[in-house]
Amino acid sequence: MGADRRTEILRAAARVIARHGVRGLRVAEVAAEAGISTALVYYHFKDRAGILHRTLEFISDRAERYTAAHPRRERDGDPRRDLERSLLLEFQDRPEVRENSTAWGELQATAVFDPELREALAEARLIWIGELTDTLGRIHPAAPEPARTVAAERLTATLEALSTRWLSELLPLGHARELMRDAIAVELAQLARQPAVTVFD
Amino acid sequence: MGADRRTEILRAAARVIARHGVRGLRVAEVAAEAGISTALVYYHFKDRAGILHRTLEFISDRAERYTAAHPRRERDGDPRRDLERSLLLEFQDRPEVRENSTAWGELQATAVFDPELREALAEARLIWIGELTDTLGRIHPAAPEPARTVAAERLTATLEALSTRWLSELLPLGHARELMRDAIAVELAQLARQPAVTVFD
DNA sequence: GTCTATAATACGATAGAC
DNA sequence: GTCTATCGTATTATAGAC
Repeated sequence: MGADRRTEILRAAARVIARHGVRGLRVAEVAAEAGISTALVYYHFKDRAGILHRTLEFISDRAERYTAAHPRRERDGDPRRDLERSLLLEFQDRPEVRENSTAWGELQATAVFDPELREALAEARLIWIGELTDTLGRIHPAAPEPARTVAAERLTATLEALSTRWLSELLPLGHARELMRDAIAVELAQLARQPAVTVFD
Repeated sequence: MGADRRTEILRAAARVIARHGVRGLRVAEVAAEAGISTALVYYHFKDRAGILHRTLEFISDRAERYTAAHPRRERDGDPRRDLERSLLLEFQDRPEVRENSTAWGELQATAVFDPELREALAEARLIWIGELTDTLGRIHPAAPEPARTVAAERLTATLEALSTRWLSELLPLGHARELMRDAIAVELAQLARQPAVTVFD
């Protein structure tokens, strides 16, 4: 774990974001969290916006490691189980997961007022939805692609909203997991019933 | 519309929040938006936090007027249509609606870091979900209550996430409306199929 | 009730020594 | 690479006149 300074700072920034949000991030607090001076933070990063940008990249990468990456690595496993696991991974009370979920929610919320952030967000989401669409295809190969994409969009939307509610303690973790599981079941049932429009092509 | 100063300020604050978010709200900008001095804002409100608190109440009240209130007033109409209309009301490109949607999303996002806001949020949401559960009951009286509540929770979750995506221009308005409509159809189909567990009670 | 200052401070960012 | 010290400014909040 001989992480360099830059990475240490990014990790510190991720923790600060989890506590106070993107817009509550203070450079001085990041420095304190990393145990260094503010000047050193500015030596490694151009400015506050730069810190934010890199931190969000960092978080996004980390999220891929524990969500999107999984289904791929286990392509030959039960896709139904893979789907459920990858969507439920977001609901865990581990600091690392909490941090990522919080930051992702903040990214969402911030993007409403910050056009610069939207591009990165759009890209990350496309990848995520693409992976989900693939997994859904492995479960129901007969379901037409547009229907699977729409299902994936709805599932990610549900996940994000449930995650926000969990993080603001409006929903206990177990309840959120249940609702997510139900949502998956509902979407899969829908896909199963939906006869492929192009089945005779 | 002989609104008093306080209300004028709250309206101004709502507009500012729609532009820059809760955490982007500057007291000076609220004052300018209301056409008065910052000192007068402080005469009417204790401090920045007080302005925020009252503005969110104001917005929450206004939202109830154009969503939750509607289904009630038109109880005897087609409940299926009422449901769809009340959930799609959030997706309109009118300034008032945009303001409320934006502020509601901000309320959500802010609550993750602000325990004080959670209570108001939880209350508003309970009312909202309750109304939806009722409407679902008028559509499918045979569906058991827990299933309807869960469907209502998922529908509100979907609405919030789709709203965020629309506001950050990740999803065009029409597409968001379509996804919302689909989500309603899916939930209703699910409720219709779900045989009432307590049908023989 | 409303204004024009202005105080007080929090915060981002940099200079310059080591 | 890293620090201490500090500058400049944006922002909250108040004092005091009308």
